[in-house]
Amino acid sequence: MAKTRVLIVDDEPNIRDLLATSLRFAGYEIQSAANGAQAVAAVTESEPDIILLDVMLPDMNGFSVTKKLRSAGFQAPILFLTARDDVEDKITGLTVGGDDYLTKPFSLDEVVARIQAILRRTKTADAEPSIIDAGVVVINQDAHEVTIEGKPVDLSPTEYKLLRFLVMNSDRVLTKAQILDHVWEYDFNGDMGIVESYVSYLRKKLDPISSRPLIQTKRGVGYIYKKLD
Amino acid sequence: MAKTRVLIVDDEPNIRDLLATSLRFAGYEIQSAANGAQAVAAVTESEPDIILLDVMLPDMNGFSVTKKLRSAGFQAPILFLTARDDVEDKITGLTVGGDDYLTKPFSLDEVVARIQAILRRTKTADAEPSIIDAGVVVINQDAHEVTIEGKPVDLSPTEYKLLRFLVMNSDRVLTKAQILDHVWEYDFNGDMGIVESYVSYLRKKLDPISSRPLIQTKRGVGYIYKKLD
DNA sequence: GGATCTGCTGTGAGACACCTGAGAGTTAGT
DNA sequence: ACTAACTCTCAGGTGTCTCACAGCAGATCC
Repeated sequence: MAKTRVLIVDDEPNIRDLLATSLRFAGYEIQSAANGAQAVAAVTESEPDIILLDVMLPDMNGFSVTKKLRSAGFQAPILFLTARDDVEDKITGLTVGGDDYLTKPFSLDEVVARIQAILRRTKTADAEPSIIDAGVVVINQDAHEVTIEGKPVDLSPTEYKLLRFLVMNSDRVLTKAQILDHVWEYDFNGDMGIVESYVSYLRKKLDPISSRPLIQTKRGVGYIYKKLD
Repeated sequence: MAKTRVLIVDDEPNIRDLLATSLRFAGYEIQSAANGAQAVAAVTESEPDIILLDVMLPDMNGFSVTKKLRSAGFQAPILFLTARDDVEDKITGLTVGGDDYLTKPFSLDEVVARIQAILRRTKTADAEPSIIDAGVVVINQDAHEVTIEGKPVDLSPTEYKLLRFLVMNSDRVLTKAQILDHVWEYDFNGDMGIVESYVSYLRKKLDPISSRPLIQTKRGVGYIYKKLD
């Protein structure tokens, strides 16, 4: 199967680069556009499988772009990027037809997860649930639920995201910096102590119901989740 | 089985796009027309299984279009779209056979539900009632009735639509934005607090007669109805 | 063995999400 | 025309979550 093509539309070069790097690493083929006109051009030239579209663009807003694209027959889903303040006002219609939206600032892990979710749902009409099965840890992404050896655990949003990131990178050591960069929002400017705290929270919730410690510390390096002991 | 074909006839591009996007995602094959003449042309060219027809069109009204289509031998059902004020006047006599009508502004969930209902009724002449059986919650769409563990509940129109949407998407978290976009009318521009309110109303009615809480809150994400506990 | 570094975890402040009751405005029914 | 039901807004209350910090424990190095 050919690589999935993602078109990133945002006027801030920083955001574009951040997304491009992260998504390229996740295995996608990336195109970028800095404004609405470029976006329309890029789409007609090479049809992407999904678009990441900033709602606030210099030349036209995301809705105009969407209209232009849709009326030109473009049918692939769109993931809208919007400032948190705009959300309450003008988000109506953003989650129609497989489309979805994400508020800035977002975390990179969340972007990847959302893209996967959207593509999965639009490609296979009625799909079996999206489940990450990593041995003792099983994550049902549709229901946003986690089980350890079949037993359900209750996690806060951040705990959930952290565990998902660890599990999706099973058997690989992740540094605190990597975790911070992927799980926390890109404008977070606290220190890495927060990662330690959340690992601690997770262990306190997971270890009592698990037959073995799930998250191991690699001193001086980072953390690792291993599928098998 | 081939995809069901839906012809959308409306002069407002926004409405056309909204319907097209939503129905395409629901699994239908979509054609559009902006006026009566185009509609007639589209029908002769490729027979749709159902038509969504705006009653007020620039060139001719829905009554004329219907006449033209019917006299040309077109037999599939028509779902008329009409402004709320025009209902009593113009619609009478139009909804013969399997036809039905829907007032603007409508909710997307309602459109899909109506289309399904009409097609079900016209395809299988002797209709067994259209029932959504989701475990403890059972919704009889023909009778517009809801039972919890066999016991009937009395719901307001909005409560009914909200519950139906949750139940039709069992075991999947729905964000407040998704709920707002699908259950509320497309021109609603209040905030998502209304969803919280109606979830609260539903719980107050459902939980006293149910053996378990039916609608669960996924903090920071949305709401979910689970078939099994 | 003692000094130092790294990671762990309890405490607490502030922010945030959610729930719910009260009430205004509207619609529908008698 | 009156009453009841329904929709929607708003604000207070509550519990949870996030994050910083600091003291402690264990590992590492000399």
